[in-house]
Amino acid sequence: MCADTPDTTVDYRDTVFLPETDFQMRAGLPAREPQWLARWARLGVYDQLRERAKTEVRSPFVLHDGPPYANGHLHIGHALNKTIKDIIVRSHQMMGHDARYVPGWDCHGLPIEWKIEEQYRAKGLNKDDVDVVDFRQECRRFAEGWVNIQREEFKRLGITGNWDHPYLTMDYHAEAVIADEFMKFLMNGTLYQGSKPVMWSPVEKTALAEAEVEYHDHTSHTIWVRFKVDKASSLIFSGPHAATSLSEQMEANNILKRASIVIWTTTPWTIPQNRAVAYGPGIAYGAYRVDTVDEKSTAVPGEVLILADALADSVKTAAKIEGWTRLRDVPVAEFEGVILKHPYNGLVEEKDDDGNNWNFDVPLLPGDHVTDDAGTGFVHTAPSHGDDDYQLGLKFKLPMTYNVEADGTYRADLPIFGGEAILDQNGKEGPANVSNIKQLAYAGALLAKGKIKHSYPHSWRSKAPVIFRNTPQWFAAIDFSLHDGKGEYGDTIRKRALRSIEELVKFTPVSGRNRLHSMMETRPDWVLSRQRAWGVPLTCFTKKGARPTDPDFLLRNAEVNARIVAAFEKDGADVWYVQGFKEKVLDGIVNPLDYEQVFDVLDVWFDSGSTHAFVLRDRPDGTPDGIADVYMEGTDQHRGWFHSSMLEACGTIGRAPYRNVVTHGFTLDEKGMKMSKSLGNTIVPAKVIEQYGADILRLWVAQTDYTADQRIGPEILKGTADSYRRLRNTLRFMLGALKDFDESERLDPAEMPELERWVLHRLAELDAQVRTDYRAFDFSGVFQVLFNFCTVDLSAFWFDIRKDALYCDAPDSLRRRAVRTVMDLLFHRLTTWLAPILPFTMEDVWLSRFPSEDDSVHLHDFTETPADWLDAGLAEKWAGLRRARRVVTAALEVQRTAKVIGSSLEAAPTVYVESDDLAAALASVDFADLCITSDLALTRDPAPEGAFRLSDVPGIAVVFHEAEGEKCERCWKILPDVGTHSHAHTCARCDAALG
RNA sequence: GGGUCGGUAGCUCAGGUGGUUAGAGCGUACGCCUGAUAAGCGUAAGGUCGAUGGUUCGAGUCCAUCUCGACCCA
Repeated sequence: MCADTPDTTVDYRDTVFLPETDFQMRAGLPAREPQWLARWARLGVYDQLRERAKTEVRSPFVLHDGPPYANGHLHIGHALNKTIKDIIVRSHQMMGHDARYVPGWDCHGLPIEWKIEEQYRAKGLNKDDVDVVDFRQECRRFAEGWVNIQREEFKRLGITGNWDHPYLTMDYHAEAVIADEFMKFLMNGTLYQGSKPVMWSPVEKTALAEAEVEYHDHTSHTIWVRFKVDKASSLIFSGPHAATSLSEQMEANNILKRASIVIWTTTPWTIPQNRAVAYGPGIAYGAYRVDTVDEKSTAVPGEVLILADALADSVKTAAKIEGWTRLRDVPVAEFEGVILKHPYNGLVEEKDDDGNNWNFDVPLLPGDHVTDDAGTGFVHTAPSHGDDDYQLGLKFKLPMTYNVEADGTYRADLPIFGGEAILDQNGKEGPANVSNIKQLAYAGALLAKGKIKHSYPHSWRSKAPVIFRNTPQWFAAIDFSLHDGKGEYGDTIRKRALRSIEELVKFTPVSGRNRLHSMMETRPDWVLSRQRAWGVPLTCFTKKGARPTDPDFLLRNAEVNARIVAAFEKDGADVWYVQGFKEKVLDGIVNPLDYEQVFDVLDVWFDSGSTHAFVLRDRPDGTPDGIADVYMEGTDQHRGWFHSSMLEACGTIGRAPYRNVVTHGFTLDEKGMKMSKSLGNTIVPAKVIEQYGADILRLWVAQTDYTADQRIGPEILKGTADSYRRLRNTLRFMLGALKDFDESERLDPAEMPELERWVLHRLAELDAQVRTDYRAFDFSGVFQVLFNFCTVDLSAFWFDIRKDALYCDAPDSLRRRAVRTVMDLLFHRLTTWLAPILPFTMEDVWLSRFPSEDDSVHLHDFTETPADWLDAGLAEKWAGLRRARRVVTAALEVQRTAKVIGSSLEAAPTVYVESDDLAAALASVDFADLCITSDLALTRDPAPEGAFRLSDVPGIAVVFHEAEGEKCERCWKILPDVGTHSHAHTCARCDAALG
């Protein structure tokens, strides 16, 4: 507007109450978030809330932290995990609980041990030459370092909690409790020593974890071996495959009885340990009679071989058989009860029970792991040297063998092969394989042999091949009937776990229940021991000379246990490794010379499975009953922390240590693919924080359905930032509109226009919805509903309509006061509802309105919302009004496109309404205001031909008219009375407002 | 290879017990406004509901198979 034409235009801009705020449109989160963190630290927000719970009635709500591993910088999974937890904790706090959160770290275990070993190797040191206690202390310092780094990284995400006093599984108290918990298993009878094949490096004479193994090509011997049928059952006389005549039946029976079952293996050295042969219940087998053979073949014309049909040809080639006859099908039913002879049967005459001969029965057993992809369809089974073999052994109670020593040689007293090496000390092949091949040939069992190049496990350290070797291990028996007085949910660990899952735990998402249940149903005993250095030792002693099955094999003495716990409390678990400790704790109770101290270390899952004891039970900020309200982790933890915590607690307190299990999925890239450095599709939290700020990352968490796998990438983050900006502007508008809001303006809802009462109705609806969703841990629901409210109900509707009242009404007008009152009520709710998701931004918003040195939005609860704000009748009426409004705005759009009008204030349409009800509703409000037109006429007359209609809004038509009159220079409405008032170019309302 | 979970517009999500033209917001395009202005408003376009087959009068929704992806296990 030009200032030099005062006659025609007056600049009323300064008389209009435009929104005013210092709240920046641009958030500048990366730079400003650290300032709020510093503020919260200065105010001690977390501690203030704890103090408050001492004087206010606030029921405790405890999300118990699943400890991340204290190693490495945070990745997106950590960020997701902790953010979900934080939103849960903050929302429950603001819903009136005392929501405590003690972050934790998992500190023991292999990966840290490796790092320290690596450092040793770099210095040319050998781990075995270093004192165990020194080594453990190095590990401790390493873990400490990462705890401190990760703590800062977590705090930067805005995660609130007791960061000054987290729990560490390596705290002395934690180590004492873990040992104490372990000794409960010792005392209640579930602990036993058994054995199990593990990956074993003969070069390093140590067990290896899967992660310590790398796969390289390796050339192995490959042999096809006959197992003669010793006894076949007579079951073949019945069933669908029964032969038709007696002679046929006898012939059929004879075929099997004089046949050989053929196995294939790449580890000839395991043959002496064979205890069974497995077949596949779903595989088609046939009997093949050898007719003609190559001169170099070891197959014998006339002999009958049983093979999987799919693999028969490959065996025929390998065995250099030129011609054979397939006699008939061999249905798997015939394998039932079949006993084979070990190929070395008869080689050694002596009979004793220690397996010093091979004159035992070798059963033919069904195994689901058997395939017909490779081999013969029969799997040679040595329970001590393979996992499938071991599982089959457990199922059918096959005896374990102890033929292989730590250095990879056969035990010296093994007949024929005693002392021979499988792998020598350099990792090269020893004589064992060839010896076995020779013996098999000698025994007439070798059908064929060859070499094969395949992928084979090697030690990551020595690069030497590894073997599966049976090793003594400690187990917790989960089907052992307990008499510990904690049998409310069952007498065994498994029963207690299953009933906990069925009755005591709520799962989010619900699919978690079945997942955990089926794992618990089928899982074997818990292997507690690891042959490692960095962990809590299995604090127990075994009687020298006793067998594991003897009743006095384990020392079970409460006083000894108490001494151990006391020593651990004082100096940590390291004392176990100090010379003379055994003597110290056993002194005066038993003769230390009679006992062997166990130096295995507990599975780290036992550590983290015990957190409920040393955190929830023992800490003042734990829970009253030692049970957590929530355990929240990734779905992979069904096999991990949820699982081990359940087992551990069922053994010690008789039930699950949690009431809710919440799980999140995995974070994938934008296309739903796994993130990997090589693909270059990784998103690192630190980068997101640097570019957008932690609140954007948190908003991404809130808007995704975290219970399933989620996606993140540049485009998605950009979208999230867009949403954030929209939300931020909505809040900014509110701040501007509420400028200088004074309590004296406040109006009772009864005095408000319907539109404002409708907003209150929406707030009451949202209040219920938001609380329900937060209680269900459903933040995407919260976000969705609030975001839509902000855009659809506020920005595009209420704000847009009420700008006129806010800007132009007199400050004391009831309408303006009503708007500002509702705006204030809205402000309190929206900011607190969003605070758990966007803690930084809501603090920014809150302080912008209520500047303060010591206040914080996070010290407030969700504002109570009066139930009588709900008004279903009003809501229904206003849904109708908005439908009618849509017809008007659409009608105006036609004129806008035709360039007849620009602003909607240039219009004064006539609205033709067919029903009395709707006409009455429209008449009862200022419909022109709702449509943001300068005027509007309502009529019950029939609509003229060509009136504008919307197909989905029947009964209403609109005819466009331009607004009559002159534009009010203050409110920009076009009204007939403009120019007739004391203030030039104003309407009546503005003239009055100007005074 | 086995088990489990998932695949709805470019993005993020809704779609009890199967029932008419599959919804929302964001983004995009176009237009308007220029007193929320690196904002605001309006209108519109966008989906063979992973694929195929089946049950049914009728399927995004039930069944089977397949496919893609993820996790756990081997």
